[in-house]
Amino acid sequence: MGKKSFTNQEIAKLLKQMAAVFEVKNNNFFRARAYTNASIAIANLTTSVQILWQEGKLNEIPGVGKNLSQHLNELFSTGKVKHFNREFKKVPQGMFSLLKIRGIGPKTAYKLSVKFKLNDSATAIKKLKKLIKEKKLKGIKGFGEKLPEKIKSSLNLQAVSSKRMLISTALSIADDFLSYLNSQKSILKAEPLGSLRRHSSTIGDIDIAIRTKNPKEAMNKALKYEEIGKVISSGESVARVKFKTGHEVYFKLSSPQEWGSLLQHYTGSKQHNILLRTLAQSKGMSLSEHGIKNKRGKSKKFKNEKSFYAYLGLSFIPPELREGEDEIKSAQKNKIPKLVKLEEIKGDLHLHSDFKFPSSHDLGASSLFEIFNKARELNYEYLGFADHNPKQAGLTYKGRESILKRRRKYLVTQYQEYEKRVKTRVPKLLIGLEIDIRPNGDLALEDKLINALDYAIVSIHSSFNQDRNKTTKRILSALKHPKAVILGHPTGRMINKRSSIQANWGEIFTFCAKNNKIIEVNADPSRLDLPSDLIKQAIKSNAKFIINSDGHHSSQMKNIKFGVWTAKKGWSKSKDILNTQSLAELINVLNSKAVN
DNA sequence: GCCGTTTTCGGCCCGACTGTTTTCAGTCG
Repeated sequence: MGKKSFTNQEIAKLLKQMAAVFEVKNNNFFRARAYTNASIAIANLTTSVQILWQEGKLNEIPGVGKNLSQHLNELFSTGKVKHFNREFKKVPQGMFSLLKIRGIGPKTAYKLSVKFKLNDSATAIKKLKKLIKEKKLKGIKGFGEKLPEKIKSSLNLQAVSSKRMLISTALSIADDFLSYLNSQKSILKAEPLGSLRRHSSTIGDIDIAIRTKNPKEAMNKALKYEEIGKVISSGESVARVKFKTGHEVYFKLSSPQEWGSLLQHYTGSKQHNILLRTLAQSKGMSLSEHGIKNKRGKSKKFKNEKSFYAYLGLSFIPPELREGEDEIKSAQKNKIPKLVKLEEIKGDLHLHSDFKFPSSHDLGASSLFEIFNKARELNYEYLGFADHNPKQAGLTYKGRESILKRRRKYLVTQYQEYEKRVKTRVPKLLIGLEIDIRPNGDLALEDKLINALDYAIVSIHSSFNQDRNKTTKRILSALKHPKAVILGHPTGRMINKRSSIQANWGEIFTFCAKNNKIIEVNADPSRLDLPSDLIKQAIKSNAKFIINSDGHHSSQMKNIKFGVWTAKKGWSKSKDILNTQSLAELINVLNSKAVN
């Protein structure tokens, strides 16, 4: 019996392999493409497919229809799909390992694995390396001098990095390159494309658009950037390079006349573009990165994206929403919402202070003055400290009470001191706490001490692997406390490190909406939690959010932008976000006590 | 195998780049 738990990446891989088999064996190109489309959709999905299956929502995945739903059902129920396994047996197993090599697709992988009898996926790559070394690829039809070399260099480059990077990492790499490009005379403007422009939580490759009237010179300059370690490919208008750090960067040149189409095309997502082209097709038009061809084959170019979308009868779709879900249908009906903006954020309620005490988790590192200064820089109207609750072990109730009293005094005294010194535009101070939700749903602090706070953020910091029902009850139980108004980093995920807890989010969102509980969008780039797909779902339940930095250092307060981007990707409007509201409004919500 | 505001049948995104050819196939985004 196979295992019964599958990640999205594992499922995407299975579908990709099926597509490869169909492409080389069954001579069914469109069936192959259907599997490829589903594979891409699943690889980009932030919700676990297995959870969607549990909730009977498999058909909500674009590209997954009746048949694939049945196959996935079989996969989750029995640990395997008989149909898939039958198809896989039609090709040498080594073919699937070769597919991982950049530059080798289904046709080449099949050809090589048949020719050299690469029947074992575990040894196929090793054997291929040996064959290249012994120059045995030369005689094969379609293989000249360069292809073996290309495969060899792909294999050498491959080992470096496989995981997608955090958006914060990608942004800092891109920003350096962009400022280099933007300082070149021949370059009018350079800006990010792809998932970085769509503000995805993780980024694969860094894509850059370059606007120029002199493409030859611009390409020359771009390729001379000192961080470039290797040029993978380069033509007149596009190039792919590898930085010395191992990161792959792709850049694309265009004239000002075609700039709108270029931005649109390479911002993607791929799914979004496929849907756009299907729409264009139904209108007798044809899309490319150069423009739109009408029925009579006449081309129209676009200087900006707005006119491009308008030509297709669509209102402008912000990059954050271009994920190939329902954004095109919304744009057709002129129903794209006005998304929340960074400038609308009026405060941050999840900051950790440097007050020293035996805390259950890590303390903040910056002085309060540094934090107040930063808050003024960000034009905040209010500011809330939510240090972790004092330890349970080794402290008595009296001990905890005394700690929290001293903490309040420290915060208030420092604040008054700062007010005296600075006088103007000093944000209002709120004193909260981030309290652990214990495995049984209790809060890790006595009621009386909780009630003395302005507010409490309640968060899970332990026992992440409880089952779905237990976790759901645990969270709801914690939120029943009148002071527990904010659910901190709800899923507990750490991107690339720890997966989300399993819970019935629909039930939690409904509860929050009904009882004025606020869901945090934690802006720490390694969390981005609540993730955008769940934000989108929660908005449908009328739940409200607060975007917090969770800063343990004043320099992290500016991370709030990552939270805003995540909220945007979840289709949030400013009225969905509590900390776009005035202090009076905020306090009103923090003090509302009704729990049914 | 998926999908639907001309369709539940009959279509299925488009172009750049590379390497091998000499007009095209494969791969990628």
